[in-house]
Amino acid sequence: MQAKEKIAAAIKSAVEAAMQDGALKFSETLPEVALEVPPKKEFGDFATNFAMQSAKIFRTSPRKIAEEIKARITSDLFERIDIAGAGFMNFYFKGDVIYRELKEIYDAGKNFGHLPCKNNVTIQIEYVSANPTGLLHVGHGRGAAAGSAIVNIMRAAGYNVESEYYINDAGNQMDKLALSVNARYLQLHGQDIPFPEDGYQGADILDTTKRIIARHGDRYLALPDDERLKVLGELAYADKMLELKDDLERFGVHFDVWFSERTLHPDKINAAIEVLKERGGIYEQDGALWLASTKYGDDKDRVVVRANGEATYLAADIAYHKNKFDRGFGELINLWGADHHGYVARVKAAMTMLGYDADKLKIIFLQMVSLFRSGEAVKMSKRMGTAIPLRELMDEVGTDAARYFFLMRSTDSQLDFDLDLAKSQSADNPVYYIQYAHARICSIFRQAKEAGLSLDAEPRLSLMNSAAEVDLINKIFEYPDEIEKAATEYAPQRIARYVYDLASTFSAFYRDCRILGVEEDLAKARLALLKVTQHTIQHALSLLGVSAPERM
RNA sequence: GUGCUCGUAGUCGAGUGGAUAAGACGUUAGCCUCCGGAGCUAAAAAUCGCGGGUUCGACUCCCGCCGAGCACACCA
Repeated sequence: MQAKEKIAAAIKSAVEAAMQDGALKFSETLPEVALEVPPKKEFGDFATNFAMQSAKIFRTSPRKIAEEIKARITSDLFERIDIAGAGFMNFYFKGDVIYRELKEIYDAGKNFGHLPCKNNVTIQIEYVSANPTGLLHVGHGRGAAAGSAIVNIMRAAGYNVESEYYINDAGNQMDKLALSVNARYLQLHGQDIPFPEDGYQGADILDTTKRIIARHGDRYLALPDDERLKVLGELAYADKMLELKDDLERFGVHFDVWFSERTLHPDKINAAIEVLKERGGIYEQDGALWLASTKYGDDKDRVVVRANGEATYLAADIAYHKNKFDRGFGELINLWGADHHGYVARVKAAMTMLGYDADKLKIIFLQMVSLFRSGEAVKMSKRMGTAIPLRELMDEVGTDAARYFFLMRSTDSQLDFDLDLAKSQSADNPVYYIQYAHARICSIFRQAKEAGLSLDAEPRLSLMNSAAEVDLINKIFEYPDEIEKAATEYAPQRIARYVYDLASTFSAFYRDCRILGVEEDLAKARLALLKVTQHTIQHALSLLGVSAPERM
């Protein structure tokens, strides 16, 4: 809604006028003019607490400031401006303003929801980044849903965003994968050898091995152990990556960049350690190289190169984040499982020591997901014997419900995922409720078409003045602001809640306001509002990666 | 033990220092000759974990306590 910017501009010029007159004197930077939709309709269409916020700076009472501003506002948008409470300014639009705004949205068509470009900097978001040693589980699913939704939302809000998956394809876990597949490979060929103690037990490893045998048969049996391990390890890695990309594809998640940890070994890691050494961030003790991360807020110093000469995972991660900073992003966002929170201090300390602005690195934590079926916690996959794979969840409740349920709660609260509710086709299930509202709108358009009623380029929108109509119009107006907030707060749950509220507001409109069978001008005006509502639901659901079916 | 995150009606939960603390489930009372009832309307229900502090104003910020989850490797 453009009205918000217009009001803010009107207030700012009034403040400037007041300062030129000497009515208000400032000594510091003024606060931003924050406009909000008031909690009650009696408080106007928009309100600001600017007078209260700036009271200290002007050394004047909030109500006095509000009076001075009000006297100097020259905009023709308002029927009246009230000063209320401790110094709120409440703005009431002239009668036709909401219809002018609605017309702008109607004319924008499917572009409504695309906010203007913010700037030229690119923000990088790295998420999921699960090891390619097993199936994605539901915890990864939450990260995948949140990350992709945040990318979509930030793009809609006008940011340049690049998404990235960091593949941990070096290190112990890859050796474990090779050992596990090697053992299965030999076992499937009839050899009675023990499975590695800390190997990957999951059924998916057996599947991977079977796929390898289907393609390559027994040709690796004769190889010496170390060579067979190497070959099978690479084949297993490739197989796991395909599996992982399949799941993500099915879940509606796309990455711009796939970054391999291997490309950091050993040159980029050594280079990063060299720079840290030069800057005095590294010391040697007990034969290992330590990062002096306690200098910058970590609890203890951390090993980056072990006594045996191998770099630690942290060393690779430092080189990786150095690389990300060097690529020139304006901001780096990482989505991590909450179990990694202890890791932030050491990475940020390393970035500070390398001379980067660690505040540009933002970590969003995803709290744990618990699945519930019939009120009981579901901990293990029967088939896998491990955490529940994302693909089993998609099989059971579908992609739309899985994504919506992951996104409807704030990322930093633990999520209890009710499988029965996600599957239920009733109004209790929010995703069905929203999709149902959309399908119903589509149905009305189909019937309107049969009745010979079509959209008008210049509908008489001001005919819509009942409470249900005005409520729906105002709900639509909130959308750009919700996108903006969801983007700056990395909060996809705002969009999930908004689109639910929109569907609910539409349902009330639907009950009170018929389209078919009313006078033609009114029918066309309502049809226009319905079109805007339909676009908004579609747009909001697309940000969440949830489909908007035309029939259900 | 230390650190991080979280404590909001019976339950789940929204709430970037502002006006009477959203919404949903459940409960209670209503609404189907009606564009998809997979729906709608109303009512009851909260000392915002406890105690201090900062502020004109605190669910929101700070300190202490209590409770829950997670993490505390020369693993990744």
